[in-house]
Amino acid sequence: MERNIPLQDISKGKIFEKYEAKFKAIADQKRLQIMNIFTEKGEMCVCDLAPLMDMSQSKLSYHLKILLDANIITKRTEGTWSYYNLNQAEINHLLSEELCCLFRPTSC
Amino acid sequence: MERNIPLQDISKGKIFEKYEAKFKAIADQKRLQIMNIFTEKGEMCVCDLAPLMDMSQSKLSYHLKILLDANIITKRTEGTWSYYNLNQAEINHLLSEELCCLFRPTSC
DNA sequence: GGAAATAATCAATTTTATTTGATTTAAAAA
DNA sequence: TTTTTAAATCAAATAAAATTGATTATTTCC
Repeated sequence: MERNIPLQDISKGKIFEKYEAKFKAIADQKRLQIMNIFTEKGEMCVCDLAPLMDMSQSKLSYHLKILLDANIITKRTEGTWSYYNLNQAEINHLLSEELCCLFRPTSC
Repeated sequence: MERNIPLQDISKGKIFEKYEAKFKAIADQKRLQIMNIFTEKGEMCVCDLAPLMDMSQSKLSYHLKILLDANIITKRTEGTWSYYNLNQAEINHLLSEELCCLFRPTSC
C-alpha cells in the first residue's frame, strides 16, 4: 500500500504539508487560548503570560515554540525577556472572517 | 499547577474545545488531500476515493470518520455505498478566502 | 440461498505529541 | 562577583493518534 504517488501530489504535496503544520499548531485548546490572550492584551513576555495560562514555565515554552515554528506568533527578545505576540497577517491568511471575534483585535 | 480555572475559561473554554476538534481534523496532509479531492470532483463513494488516495480501506474509513465527526464532510448512504462530500458551509465558516483555491470549487 | 462487493469496526501495534521535573544559558541586580 | 530572574532545552514518562490486518454487517447480484 501507498507505493505510488499520484500525479496530483507532486504539485500539492508541499502545500498540504505546510497547512498540516499550521493547523496542527492551532489544533489545541491551550494554544488557542494563548492566541486569544495575545489578541486581547497584545505583546507579552512569558513571565506575564504564565500566570494567565496557569501553566508551568517549561510547558508554556513548549507550546509557544510550536506556535512560533508555525509562524502563528512572533518573538522579540529584550535582555532576559522574550516578548511574544500574534502574527496577525498569518491569522488573516489562515482563518475566516467569522473567527475574527477570537483572533482579530479590531472588530467585535 | 493547573489548579485554578481563570474566569475567562468558563465562557471561552467550550469555544476553544470546539475549534480544537475542527482544526485537529484538518491538521493532516492526507485529510487535506481528501478534502481537496471532494472540492475538485464533488461527492464520491469510498470505493472511488480509495484508489485516488492510494490508501487501504480501513485507513481511509478512519480518516473519513474523523472529518465526519468534525462536521468537515457529509455522508449519504445508498445501498452498500457511502457517498461523502465536503461540508462547504463549515469550510467557509472556518477558513479564509485565501484558502479558496484549495477548498472552494467556484473561484481559482 | 450463496457468493461477491462495500464499508465500518476492532484489537494490537507503532508512531507522534504532551507533560514533568531538572538542568542550562544568559542577562540583570545586588 | 555572586545571586536572582527569565526562558529554553533535555531526557524520561505518559498520553493520544495513526496504522495494520482481520473480522463483521449489510447489500447486491447470480
